[in-house]
Amino acid sequence: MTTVTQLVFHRFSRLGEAERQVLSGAMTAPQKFGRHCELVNSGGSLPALHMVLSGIAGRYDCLQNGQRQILGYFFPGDVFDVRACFSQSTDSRVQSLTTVQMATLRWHDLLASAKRSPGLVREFWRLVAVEDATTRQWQLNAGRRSAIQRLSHLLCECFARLSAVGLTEGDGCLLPFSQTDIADALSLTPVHVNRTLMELRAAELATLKARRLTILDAPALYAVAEFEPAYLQLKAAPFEARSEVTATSPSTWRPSATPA
Amino acid sequence: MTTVTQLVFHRFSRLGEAERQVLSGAMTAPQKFGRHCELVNSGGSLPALHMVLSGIAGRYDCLQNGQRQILGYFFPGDVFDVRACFSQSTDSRVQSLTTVQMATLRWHDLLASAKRSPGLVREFWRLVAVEDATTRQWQLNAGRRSAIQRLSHLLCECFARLSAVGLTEGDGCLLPFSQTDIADALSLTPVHVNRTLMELRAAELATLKARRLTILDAPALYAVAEFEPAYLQLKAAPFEARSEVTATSPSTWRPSATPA
DNA sequence: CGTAGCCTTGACCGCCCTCAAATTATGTGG
DNA sequence: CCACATAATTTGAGGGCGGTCAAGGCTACG
Repeated sequence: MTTVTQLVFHRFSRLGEAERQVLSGAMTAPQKFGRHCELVNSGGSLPALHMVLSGIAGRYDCLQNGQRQILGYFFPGDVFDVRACFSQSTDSRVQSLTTVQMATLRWHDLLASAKRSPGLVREFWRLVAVEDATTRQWQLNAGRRSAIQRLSHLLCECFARLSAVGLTEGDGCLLPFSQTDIADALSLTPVHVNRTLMELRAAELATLKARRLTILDAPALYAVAEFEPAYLQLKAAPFEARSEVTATSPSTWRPSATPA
Repeated sequence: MTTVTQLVFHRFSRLGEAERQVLSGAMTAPQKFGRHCELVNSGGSLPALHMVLSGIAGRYDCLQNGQRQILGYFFPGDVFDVRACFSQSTDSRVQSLTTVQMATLRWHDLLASAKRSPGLVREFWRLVAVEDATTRQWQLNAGRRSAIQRLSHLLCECFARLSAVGLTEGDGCLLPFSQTDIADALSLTPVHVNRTLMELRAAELATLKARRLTILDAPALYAVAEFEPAYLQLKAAPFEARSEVTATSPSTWRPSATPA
């Protein structure tokens, strides 16, 4: 449970203590899922938000021949399906890519306190805006960039997002999904992702090995990717944020540390 | 001005007369734009929605080398920037692809009447959901489908969306953007779009010539594209909708008929 | 220790890109 | 209404990035 509090702190540091309490109060206890579980059963009952607490999830859709396209990742601290609470429509699915702990936010609890907590409402809208901006970056990425640029951009983004919730250590972080999960996000084949990872390694830009990402040359990697972290609306640049974050809270837990 | 009324009728046919009046009342007079104009000057003053009345616009973003990626089209009746009114962020731009007439919806007028017109609010959320679903389709399209599938899917979508606002005639419609505009939406080169159009023509699936799209074999085209129009939330399938629409309103105007 | 999934590597191929030029619309001023 | 300039479409030849297929090695987990 301290993990949840830490996440709320990291991701919702713009909020005051009172509003963070409202948020915590609306959250259910964490649920645990294995890999490749459907996280949002679309026959769902009440509208609800979902927050990833540990592990990585992905929104995805499939073609008729079974090919999967991952439309977005969700890291710890990410809230998804904000919009589904307004529009009811769920035409895409969310899957756990690793073991995942997830909490549900009772929509009606949040609505009830919306008047008293305008900052909370604003914060959720900000998260939606970030998700949309990220989607646009992914469209740009898959559409117009080469394999090495796509991969570089994705790794930059992953590192930056994880650093925002205190899950990086120095120039590295855990990134425990498979190369197939990367391929389906970048619209490449797993084979080519593998080759491109080697290329990044050879160029001494970054390594991804044994589920651990290490940024070897951030400026060069950013340049290759044309990565401009502004769309993520982080409070600090990834590398500064990292040191600040580790100072204020020891990283006593990590994604998918102890599955069910 | 009758054009605006017709659009409100077609696109907002789920609304009652009173709510359509509210919508009309919040709209400014149409503004006219030439081709390739920026439609949303991000230094904008008050938050506002925008509705395309005639012509076609596109949300886009560019790489550093100048390559353009079109992230979505906006046809007559489409409302965009709903979300910007909540989250303030405008990190993508919208451009007219043809001559365009556009009206602005005063956000504060809509907010003021939100309580009295819950159906209107619901309708806007539905439009947002459709836009999101369409974005996901485009991600699938660009990421995992071949050139001929992408193009087929895009043409199916364009035809369906135009039929929903009464801008198709039989199995054809005006589609007055350039092959470059298609290429930038599909993440292809204009040259290859051209070749793929010929391929569609040779297969007798569809033709796009002199700014006019003609669907020659809808079932076969749907099959190639794996097009499932459900995500557009139309009230009727494109070809049925077409006949109903032309019955209730003679198509006395078309996109970019008489520019400024 | 066995098995299944993931990663790695190689050889080959094809879809789409690139570059270039010809041809055809589109639009503008005389 | 025509001459001209500009943009868009069309066509060709050639090349490369990433896909496909296949096999072998590694790791995790029971």
